[in-house]
Amino acid sequence: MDPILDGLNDKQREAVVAADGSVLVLAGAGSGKTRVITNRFAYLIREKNLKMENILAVTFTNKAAGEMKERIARLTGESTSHSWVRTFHATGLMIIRRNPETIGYPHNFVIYDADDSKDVAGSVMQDLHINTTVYKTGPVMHSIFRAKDNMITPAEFENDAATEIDKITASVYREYEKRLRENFALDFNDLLLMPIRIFRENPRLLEYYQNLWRYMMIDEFQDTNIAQYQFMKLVVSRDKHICVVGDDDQSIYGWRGANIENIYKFKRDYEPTVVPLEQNYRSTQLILDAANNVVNKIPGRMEKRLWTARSGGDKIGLIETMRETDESRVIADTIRDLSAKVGYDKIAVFYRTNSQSRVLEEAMLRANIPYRIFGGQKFYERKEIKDVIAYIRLIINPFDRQAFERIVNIPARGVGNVGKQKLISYAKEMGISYVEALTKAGEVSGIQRESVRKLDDLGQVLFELNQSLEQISPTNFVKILIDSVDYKKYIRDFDETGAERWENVEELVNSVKELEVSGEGSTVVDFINSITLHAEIDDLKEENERETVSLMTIHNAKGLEFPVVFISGVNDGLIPHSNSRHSPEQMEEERRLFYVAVTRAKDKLYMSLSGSRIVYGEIIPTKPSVFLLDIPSELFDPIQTHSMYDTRTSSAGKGMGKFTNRPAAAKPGPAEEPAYTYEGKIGSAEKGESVGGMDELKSGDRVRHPMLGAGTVKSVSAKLMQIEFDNWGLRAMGGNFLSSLRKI
DNA sequence: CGACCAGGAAACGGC
DNA sequence: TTCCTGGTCG
Repeated sequence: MDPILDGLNDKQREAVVAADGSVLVLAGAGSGKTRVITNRFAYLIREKNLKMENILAVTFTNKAAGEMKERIARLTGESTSHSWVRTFHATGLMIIRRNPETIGYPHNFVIYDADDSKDVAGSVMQDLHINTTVYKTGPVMHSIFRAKDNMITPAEFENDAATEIDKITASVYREYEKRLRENFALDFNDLLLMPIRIFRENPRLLEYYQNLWRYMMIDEFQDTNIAQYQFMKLVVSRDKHICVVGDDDQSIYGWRGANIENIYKFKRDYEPTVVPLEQNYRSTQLILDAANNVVNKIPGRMEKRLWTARSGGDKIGLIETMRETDESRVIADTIRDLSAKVGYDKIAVFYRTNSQSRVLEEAMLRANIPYRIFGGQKFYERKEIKDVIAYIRLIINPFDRQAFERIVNIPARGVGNVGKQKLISYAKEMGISYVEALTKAGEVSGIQRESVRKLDDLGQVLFELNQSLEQISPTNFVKILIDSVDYKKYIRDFDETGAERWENVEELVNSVKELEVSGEGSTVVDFINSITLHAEIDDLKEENERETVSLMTIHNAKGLEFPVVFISGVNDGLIPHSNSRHSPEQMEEERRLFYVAVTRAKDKLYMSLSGSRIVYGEIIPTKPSVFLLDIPSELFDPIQTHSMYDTRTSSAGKGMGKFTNRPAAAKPGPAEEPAYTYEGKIGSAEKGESVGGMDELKSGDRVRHPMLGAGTVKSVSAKLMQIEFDNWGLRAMGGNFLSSLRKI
């Protein structure tokens, strides 16, 4: 009896025992991939006599990593607390956290999520007087993210910039990077790029990790980007004991920088042993037939054909209605009928776009069906949570401009955009932190007397909290913070959702407590960084609730399975999405997305579509999805077809035969560009002077600052001191912040 | 100068 | 339907 090798099929076992050298596991949907990875991990430990920490196993989601750890612990009977089973991001964070000085960062740097990054870009664009009605922050940020995914530096981007928008993006990119460094912040891409830099610049560190991680495994390899490929290359360069697991048919994150080519490139570069896993343990043969027909149209894919021992199977139910509301209603009715035999938790409804969820949600409510929406707004993306996190960030790093801009007028302190910009200019010219600038608001012209008092109070509070950072527990710290700025009153009165928002803040405090107890968030910085990387934080608390139907986007459904699946909105313009229409690559990705949706179903699949959809309040006629044509009509069950042409009488017998679907001129939404005008914004430029006298320290002294590191005193005056920091250049500092300077 | 309101644009997917 | 921007009032 061997728990590691028994019960695997031949191919799975082959993948598990192929220990040395390069291996590519082509894991079809539902082929027992997770089992292969975890068993392989356990096998390596046993057969190669390795310790947990000798294998680096990276995935894309915390959920997947958690699942793997749990199964590995069960298989090996060992604790996984020292394992390197992590997401790419968490792995990168760990490397940076251990060596922040190699990139000139203090130990308590912070992580910015995509939203924060977008705020930075917006603020940068304002500084550069870029008209944001012409050049939207979103697309600019998107380009910057893609550039970073592909390891294109601002300089390279600038060189290649041919169009006006690219030139503008190049300037924003350059400034964006600078701003992140000034804020001691890292964006998600940096969590990969910085370790690569660290490894390249510090060969001994790289060697250390190469020795430590003697084997590497990467899950969902089709979702990796160029930076991640580089990271892999560096880490495994010596022994090339690398096993990648992926499925090019499930590559659906191209828009996020994933490079489907990586999987083909790996095959060329590493000449791996290729192990295809084609036996599916999830779905009926009928569902697989439908899936295969959808995906086998894609040229250049790695040929594989899923099969299962579960021959036959229920046909696909097809729901066609005239209106979106009817579509949702029929779905709800069908679910209610099903619920006599199948638990609600066995049923999932998928949609392409989040905006489709509303109508579905209403139908569920009306039909009294318990449901739960996965994804949607994440816990840490909520305003109230971001506010508190921004406060914490500003306390940790009083130079964090993004955090400052966010909270300086929350709660209202009579400072608007103009006052904000003035304070920022003032701080910059005086070379002081934003927190210190608060205490000097009186010296900034045009700020109301009442505001000056409030800002000064805030500055004092933030300074004191900064001082107590190391002295009190994270939980108490956050409690005191919330209390000191009167956040409870502010958020309670925010609007009618105030009470709920306050509950979220309380929930935040609870999670600080939890992380504190578990040791994961032993410092406040650990805590906020961990929250930023943990998108699924709100999933945790609702786990053991009653049985509910699961509603989610198809992207969210990847990696999951349900006995009964509804794919809603199988319409042209939704899937494939209208934005993908003009790009063959994107159309292929849409096709794969549809494939992913189909392959989530174990026993029964439904597809639904509507003859019209409401877009911005207008009823727009829509055609069925072209993908429906690729599924043989005999796989559909005509009995369950609700005619879109007659909602009263059953259309039994018509089925797909009547399907008239011409994938030509469908044009659900207008695509014209609006006419734009350019308006530059006028910025204020004021001069600041910084001279005075200072007691203990004199020019030439070496000092250390908790955030800025070591530096040399350049000039000393009454209230200000100019210090040339080794990593951060010349800064003028004054007042309270000098007390955190240490002579060295 | 900031708060508030009205009108216009707007939403693909997310670690 | 919501979200953001620009204009006006206090």
